[in-house]
Amino acid sequence: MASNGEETRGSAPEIFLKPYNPTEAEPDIYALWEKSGYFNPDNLPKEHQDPYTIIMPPPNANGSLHVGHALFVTLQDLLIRYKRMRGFKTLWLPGADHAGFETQIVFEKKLEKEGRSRFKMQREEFYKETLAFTLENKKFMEGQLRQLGASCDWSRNTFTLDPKIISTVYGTFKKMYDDGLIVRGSRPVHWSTKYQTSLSDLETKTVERQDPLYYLKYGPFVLATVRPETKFGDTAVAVNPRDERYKEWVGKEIEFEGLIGPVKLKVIADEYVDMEFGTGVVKITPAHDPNDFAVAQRHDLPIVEVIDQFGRLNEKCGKYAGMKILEARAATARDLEEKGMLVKVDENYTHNVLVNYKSEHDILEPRVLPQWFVKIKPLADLARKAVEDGRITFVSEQYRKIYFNWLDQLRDWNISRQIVWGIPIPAWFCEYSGGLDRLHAKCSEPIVSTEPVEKCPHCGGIVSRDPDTFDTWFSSGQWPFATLGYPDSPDFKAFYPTSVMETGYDILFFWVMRMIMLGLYRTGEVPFKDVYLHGLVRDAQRQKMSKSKGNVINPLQMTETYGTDALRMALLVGNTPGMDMALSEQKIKAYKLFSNKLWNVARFVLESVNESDLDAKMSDADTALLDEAKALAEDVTKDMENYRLYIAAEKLYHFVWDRFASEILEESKNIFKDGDPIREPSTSNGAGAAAKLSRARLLYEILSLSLKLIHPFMPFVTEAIWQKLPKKDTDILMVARWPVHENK
RNA sequence: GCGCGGUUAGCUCAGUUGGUAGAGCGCUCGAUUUACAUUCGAAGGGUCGGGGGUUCGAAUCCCUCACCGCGCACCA
Repeated sequence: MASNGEETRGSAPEIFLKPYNPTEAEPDIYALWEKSGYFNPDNLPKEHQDPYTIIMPPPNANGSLHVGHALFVTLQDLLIRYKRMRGFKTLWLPGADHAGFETQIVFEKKLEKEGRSRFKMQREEFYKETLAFTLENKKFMEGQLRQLGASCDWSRNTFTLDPKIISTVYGTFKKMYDDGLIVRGSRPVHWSTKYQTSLSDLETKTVERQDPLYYLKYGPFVLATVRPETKFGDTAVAVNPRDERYKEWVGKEIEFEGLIGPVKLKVIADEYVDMEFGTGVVKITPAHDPNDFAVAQRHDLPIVEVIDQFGRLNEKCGKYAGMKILEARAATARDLEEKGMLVKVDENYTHNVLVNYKSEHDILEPRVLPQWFVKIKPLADLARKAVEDGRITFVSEQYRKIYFNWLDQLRDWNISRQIVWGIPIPAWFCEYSGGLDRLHAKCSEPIVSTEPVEKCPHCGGIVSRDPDTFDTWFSSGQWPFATLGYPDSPDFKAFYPTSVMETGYDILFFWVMRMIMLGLYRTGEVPFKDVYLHGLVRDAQRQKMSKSKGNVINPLQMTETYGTDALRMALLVGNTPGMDMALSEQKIKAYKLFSNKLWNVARFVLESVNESDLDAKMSDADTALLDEAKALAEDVTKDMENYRLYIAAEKLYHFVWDRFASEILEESKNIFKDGDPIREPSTSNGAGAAAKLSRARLLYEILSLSLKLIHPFMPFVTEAIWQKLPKKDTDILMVARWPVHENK
């Protein structure tokens, strides 16, 4: 200890004797916040008037949180904490998604491992088990969200299967049906023979495959096809109307001996046929090809189904009945060759096939089935307009264009799923719709109702409920207004439209676009004003993370090793909106050093400062330094307002480390060391003592300012330090006032 | 085929309204045992993908080409 009075300086709290240990500190800090009640906007001090709302994209409750979840938690928590400190009435509404089809796949895999199958289970039994599985995951996940520091309002936590959500979804479905926006119709859908359900256009992926292209003799023609096994479902042969080679045949019928008997097919002309491809002749199989279906509609052709729901040829296929698709393909090809009807085979033909987006091995079979479809055009028009006129803004401009481009190409949306795990569709069918329609024409109409239907309203006959469930995205597309209790809840009035939708660009079409369409349709208002889309988190070499590559970064493990703050900073710095980012453990480690730096800065400052110093008069030089810090605050505020979050994070990092710690603090050591007694300014060279007091105050002011600015980025360590400050404007840093006040 | 990005230091990326090229990590050299399970200082490293244009001035705006990536749609 120095002998000149220095021993009286400072009183660093005991905790500062140890290095900062995030793992130890974080749970207590989170408990402190949660206990304060300030996650709930209703508990915030009265001056928090203007609403600021983020609806959390509900994570799928079918697994653990991955680094993508950590990213959205970090970004949204950052925005919420910032706005909360700026005095907004902030609501961040958390939730969990039952995630229909995706969860069912996960759960079915689990059953498979146990040697069980959903097809051997009762519907209710399967539902009950899936629900238990989901709720368990949900609980686990909520703990993980807390671990990441999410300052969301748990009192408003919502599950996608909550009664209030289902009721809203039913209301929307009914309204859409009454408005003619929902139709029941037999149209081509993508059928998964593996999972026994149809999927929407979006839930598909194309993969390139190499398959033989068979050139078959069809009477006078030769035509090319990849699928000879579907020939039993042919209802025409088509050529291009401008094709001189086949002109004479158009409108006529061809007859020839097929594999299972005589075949008679009409020859039609349609622009769909590409003269350059193959021989310029196409067989039309409306039941098993969406393009052929469209042709059939134009030419009024019959639709003959020859493949069943399990991917087997049906009774119309003679001796091939019961064979699986590939089996039948080989068999028909062989038999055609034997009969001299196979002209040649192009073995190296590559084309794209549609597969299940969750499982590449699940090739989707086009089938024509009665399903519920959403007429997309009127909704797409609403959605387009809202972005065109600026009611909705994309933070990264490029997505605006992608969004428009996509809206232009939209097709009607199949929302029926033949799975158990989901919200049942509130529709009933009259059992007599088939037989007695002469008496009751209206009986053939579906009955859509938000309440259970006991009997047919037209004939009083027996009704059966549609066994299908909704596409999850149909209900999650209503999430913003459904969670806020549209239309009567005070929450809806207080917090809708929400401020920003922050989510991954990979679900722009699945989710964001549907929320815009359905939100506008149901409430007449946009569901959110800004759309902030983040990219994928990749590994240090920009590879996609995957279990098989072994390059997955587990966010929860990272928070345990380096602290949540370190993970958060690593996810923020250098992360441009809309772009993929690279993340490495090393980067996280680097920000662990930063939280340590901040801790030690605080330690030094608190050891150098007495509470009584904090009213000291500051010298001009020190005032200038404080002004510099204030200028930084202004700068960072601008960045925050413009969603330049990555820049704000970096600026704070540099200020604290390079300017505050490396320069101002180092320089202060000299000031404090000049031998002038600090506590007795009158006895000695008063100027030196005054300089010390001024400097002490300065350090404290900059520390306090820095903590406020950094808090939204690194909430835990800043709060931990704040709790040790001798003098502060609020007990809890989370609700301290942001140091820049001017009106935006 | 239609659409959208990207190309800047060894690696990963910033670069706001056009004004002398930046960060992190890594590498090299030196200092220090401290508020810092270290830290501090210094150095090196880039014809900003190629070409053309606008401008007093272009990584930035325009045109064009090349390569990489993504989305959508596809010919049986």
